[in-house]
Amino acid sequence: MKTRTPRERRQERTRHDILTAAIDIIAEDGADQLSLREIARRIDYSPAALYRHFDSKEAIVDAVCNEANRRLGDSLAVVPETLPPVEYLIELGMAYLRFADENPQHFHFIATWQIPMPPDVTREDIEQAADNPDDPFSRLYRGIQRGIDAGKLHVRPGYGALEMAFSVWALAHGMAVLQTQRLGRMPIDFPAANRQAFADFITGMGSA
Amino acid sequence: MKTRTPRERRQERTRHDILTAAIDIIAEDGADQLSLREIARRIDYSPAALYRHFDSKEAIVDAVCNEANRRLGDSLAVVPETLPPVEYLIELGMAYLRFADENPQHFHFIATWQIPMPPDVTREDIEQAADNPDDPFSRLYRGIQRGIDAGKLHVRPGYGALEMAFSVWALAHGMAVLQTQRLGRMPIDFPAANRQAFADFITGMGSA
DNA sequence: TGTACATCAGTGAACGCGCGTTCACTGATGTAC
DNA sequence: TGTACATCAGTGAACGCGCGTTCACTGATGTAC
Repeated sequence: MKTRTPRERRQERTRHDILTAAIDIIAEDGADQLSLREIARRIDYSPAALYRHFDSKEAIVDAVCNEANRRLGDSLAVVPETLPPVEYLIELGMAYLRFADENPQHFHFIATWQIPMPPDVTREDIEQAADNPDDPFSRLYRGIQRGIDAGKLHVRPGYGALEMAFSVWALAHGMAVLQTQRLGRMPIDFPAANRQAFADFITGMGSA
Repeated sequence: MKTRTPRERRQERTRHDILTAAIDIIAEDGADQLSLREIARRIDYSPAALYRHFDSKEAIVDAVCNEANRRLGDSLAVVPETLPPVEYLIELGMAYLRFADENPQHFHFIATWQIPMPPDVTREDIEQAADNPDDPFSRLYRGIQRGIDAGKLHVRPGYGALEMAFSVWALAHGMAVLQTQRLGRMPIDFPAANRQAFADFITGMGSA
């Protein structure tokens, strides 16, 4: 195993600074304010310097997307997979909302640029990819499967695990969007109401 | 009642052309491509001409938001309020999805700029505003109220009509976002699956 | 260890671009008599 | 109805701006002998 040279360590640190600055900009000013020049200003480099680390603005955006996805994965990882399936799904949804609440602009970035879901795939691809322990969607998909296996969610013709996973994601995502826009501006206790809604939804999927 | 002069009619027509062009741009190229200059190009005017009709780009964006909201209202209006409450709510959700499906970029514009919901209000404001027959959110709110009155939706502590309305809107909105991004790229029959999800959700709200 | 050379992260100036907005103007449409 | 004047929708050129990207460069860090 090769130990990193000082040059490589510096390179890594700068790369990290660039992404951190990008994420800060998104968090503070919104995703549409993200520009190479603003990143350069924040880390006190010339704009051209960024091209030593990334090929283009697009490459930076991609890297930030991956980072955001990783953070979302971390937020979801705190929910123990040992919970009974119904509780697990509710807590998973709440963890998604907490992520959106604590990283609102960051969530907005994910929501705007790339919903963390499989892109363009077949049913088999998804089932195989569901093994990936950290991928956010896979986590949900496995939770749904456990619920079906435990007899808590009823599969019906044309409405199986994949459809259920999309529906639950839709509910969580919609809640996150509304909550992010309205939190504190509406006379609603969002966490409590959203928890109830998740419970109603998952109950409904079991009793049809 | 004064009849419009030719000048006024021309003024109106140009105003209409500007908004139509703006909506076309959003529909074809996305909300972030909307610019005064592109509008001017489409209607074959000079950019400066737009200032005879709107004070600023912001004023045009506002006008487009209103227009988009009006269109959404029209899409929801096709669902007869005479339907039984549960069916009504399901059909209202499906109408929202149809709107998003048929006007994807337009929906994206609404979703990006301004979710069609009361902004910053008290519970009383909303209940009073719920009389407005055409407002999208009011329509949903009245549907929920009917469901409660008919005993089909169970009010629980901290989870009343307003919370239910937000939850249903969240589900519909999340579905619309996911569907818009994934339609035709995932092995899912979205309309059927979404209808089932609405049914499960509303059933769940009634049986807790 | 000391010296000569190679690497390459970061610089600073410049490019062309599309943007929103302003300004003095023109010329067809509308009005007063 | 005809003429003289007023209105004002639309023009075209220009403004300053921030953007992504390119380029020849410099100078500290790293390497070979």
